[in-house]
Amino acid sequence: MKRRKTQSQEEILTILKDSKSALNHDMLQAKLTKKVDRATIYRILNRFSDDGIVHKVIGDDGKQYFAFCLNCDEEKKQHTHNHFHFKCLKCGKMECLKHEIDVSLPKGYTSETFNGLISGYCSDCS
Amino acid sequence: MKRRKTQSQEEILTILKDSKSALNHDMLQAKLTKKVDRATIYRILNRFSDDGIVHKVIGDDGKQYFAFCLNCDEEKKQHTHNHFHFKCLKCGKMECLKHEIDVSLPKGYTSETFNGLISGYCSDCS
DNA sequence: TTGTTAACGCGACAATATTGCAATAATATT
DNA sequence: AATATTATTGCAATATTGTCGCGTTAACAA
Repeated sequence: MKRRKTQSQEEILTILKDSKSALNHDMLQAKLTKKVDRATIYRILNRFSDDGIVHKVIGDDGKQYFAFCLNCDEEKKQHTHNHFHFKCLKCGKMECLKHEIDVSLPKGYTSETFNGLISGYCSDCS
Repeated sequence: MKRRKTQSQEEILTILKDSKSALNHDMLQAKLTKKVDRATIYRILNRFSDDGIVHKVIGDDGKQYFAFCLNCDEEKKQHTHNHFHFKCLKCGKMECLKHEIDVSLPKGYTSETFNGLISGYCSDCS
């Protein structure tokens, strides 16, 4: 199933690239110049996520956030999700933290993916 | 507003205590001997969470999970959410990890709460 | 035993996300 | 350039998760 290039897709990807914070469906729809159907937006985003182009993160509000992650761009092939995400409690922006972490798990445990969400205040809001 | 002791409440708390993994609404309802309304279950769980008796965690499936956390029991007053949670990709159980972590944030950033979710395989499933 | 009101059950509702299907349009083929 | 193929879209319907209002029930106190 080959991918086709469409305008909606490209604009969404551009928005995600330009935005340093992770976006959910609402935020994306607000930024789009043309009206794109909700289902389409979700399909595009999930396609990106499946292709490893963007991260899908579940916020502490339970919503899906999508972020084009610079880290992952550098090491395209090795698309790992093992990093932190930060969400500002005041301005609400959510971003990837480059900091790599290692966690000591109990004996016999192995980790596949890691998803850390820190809430706090960013430099603009603290 | 004083709390009253009800059977549903006690059974739910017992289930959470006995279960070492975090449970969502579905899993809880399945374990309950008596039929308890969905809204009631959520109200009980959120009450527990407000009172600091259980943790509320958002899973990577976007659902709310609740866990009676041993760590927090020991240091009742200082009910922090700053610890990891682990979810097994095979058996699906979700549990609190005692390991405390410190993360180095970018300059000017301050953290309030921390929510780390690691997916992998537990000792029984690896 | 009686009164107060926290907790409950039921139904309705809100919000998020997915799916089926016909129509559209991007790409390949002739 | 015209046509065929099928990925993608829009729309509507649906699923899922969680909350809220309200009348009723029952836990606890007086």
